[in-house]
Amino acid sequence: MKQRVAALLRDKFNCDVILEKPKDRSFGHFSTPIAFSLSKELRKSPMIIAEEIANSFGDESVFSAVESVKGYINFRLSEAFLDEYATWALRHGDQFGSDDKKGTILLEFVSANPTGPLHIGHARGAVYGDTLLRLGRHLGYEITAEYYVNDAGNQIDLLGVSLQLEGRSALLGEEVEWPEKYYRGEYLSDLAREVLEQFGEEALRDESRQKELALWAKDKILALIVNDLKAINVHFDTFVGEASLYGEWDRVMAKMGQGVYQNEGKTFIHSSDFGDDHDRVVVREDGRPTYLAGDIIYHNQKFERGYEDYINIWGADHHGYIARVKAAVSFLGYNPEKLEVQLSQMVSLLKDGEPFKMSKRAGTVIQMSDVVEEIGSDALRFMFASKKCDTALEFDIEELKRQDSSNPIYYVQYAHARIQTLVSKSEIGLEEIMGSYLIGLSPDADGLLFEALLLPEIIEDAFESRQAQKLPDYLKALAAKLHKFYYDTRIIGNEDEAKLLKLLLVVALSFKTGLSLLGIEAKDRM
RNA sequence: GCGUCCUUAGCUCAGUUGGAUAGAGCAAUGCCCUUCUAAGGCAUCGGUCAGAGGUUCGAAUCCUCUAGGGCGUACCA
Repeated sequence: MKQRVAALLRDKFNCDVILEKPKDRSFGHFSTPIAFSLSKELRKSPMIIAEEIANSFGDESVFSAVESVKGYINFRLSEAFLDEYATWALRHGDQFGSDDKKGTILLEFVSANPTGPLHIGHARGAVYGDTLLRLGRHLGYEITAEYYVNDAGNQIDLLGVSLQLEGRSALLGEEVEWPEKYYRGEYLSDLAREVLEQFGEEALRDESRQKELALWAKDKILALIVNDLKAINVHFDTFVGEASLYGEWDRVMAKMGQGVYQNEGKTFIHSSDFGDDHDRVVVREDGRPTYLAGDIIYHNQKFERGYEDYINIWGADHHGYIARVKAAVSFLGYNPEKLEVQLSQMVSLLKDGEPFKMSKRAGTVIQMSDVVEEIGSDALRFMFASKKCDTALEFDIEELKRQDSSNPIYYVQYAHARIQTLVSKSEIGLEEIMGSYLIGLSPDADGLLFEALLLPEIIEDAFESRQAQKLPDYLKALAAKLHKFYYDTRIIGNEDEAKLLKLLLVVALSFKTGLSLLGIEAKDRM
């Protein structure tokens, strides 16, 4: 809708015109402050320019009025245009707000280590990534959702050790000496029990079998993670394991060329050329690769697969890592601009108003699945999706678990359910509703219709700016308008019943489409 | 120290590539169910947009400095 208006104005002025939604709807549907910027160049007052521009519009069918007010030019869309657009949207349903953008994108997110179930902090990245995925796909991009599995390195060794100690301590009743770092939790007890049943006591004692147990356990844990994600409607297309990549090592190192060098028996990468504080070790003196090594071959593999764009969603604690990986991408001969890293800032937790620190050792980790069980996937997703992801944010655990009207998802769901109830109660058939014309609407009804038809722009803006929170914000605003309209206007028995129902169906379509892009199903009754 | 993200109402957060009177939710106070779902609506209260300069027709938004906070600054992942 906005695109169409913008295109029309571009033809007229021969340049891009800034269009915005006036805060006060009595000013019209769209407005532009273009006269202000032209005033200098034309050496005339903005009011006069605006006046002249407004008067230059003839009888375009798109607008019913073009007026100048205090230097702004305000456009009012015609009823015929709005009705035509609304009818199109209702007839096409699923396609509303979709587009035919071209391009392939590899989107990597979550990628939590397979050493334990997801905790609540992981939920933010998962929700953010999945929302971007849904938005992008709706717009026509071909996107692969990928999970990078760190199934090599120290944490896997640690997993094996932790598993054996847990089994020996809890199941065999032995006194064991705990190392400084180890994993613990209910899932580990369950796994230890399974080890005992499947492999016997020896497997828990034999240190040479730690690696084998660790690899067995990480598959089990990954299955747990996949299950946790499934519960919040997050699904991945591909999983790439770090361990599987090392066969490529020599070839990738050769490809890095001058980007890497040897010093003191270690291999370094020239990451300082790309803004890193200093060069980083890639292979230690004893030949073991560092974490960065895995990421280098992984990103090489990503780029060899030939996507047009790459998006990584990382936790903010990885931000120092961006320069290193971009350096590697560049040394490998690819354009580092193609790699876009979105940081999702930390989620800090409060309990009873006090900072609450999760600790694996103290067993105070709050698992995502527990929260999902308490408040449900919809509330969790809506809450996390509502927050701009580049600010650190605080959640009170008790508040998160509360399920009442303070939770905005109910506000939106309720709005959708109210419409469905009206439609099912009305005697008027769907064909008659669809056949009615949206003319002569009250200002409130017009405002509601216009708001509902804005969804496509919101989707595009939310995706292209990577600001997923714009969609839930929009849905809340639309719900507020709907609730007010519902309260003020009696629909059933109204002389314009068919017309109003058509309008409400458009609103319902925006709710349904918007919610599904958030991975939430719209409810028909509550 | 350096890098980076941030600071908006009592709390949690929005604020559209710089635009018209800075907005929601929660909390607080008071109204509205014999009317299509009160999980709702209406009203009141609440702001030096951290502070100081600058850029310009115009700044919460852009630039500089200051103060405060998060994260990073590993041959951990």
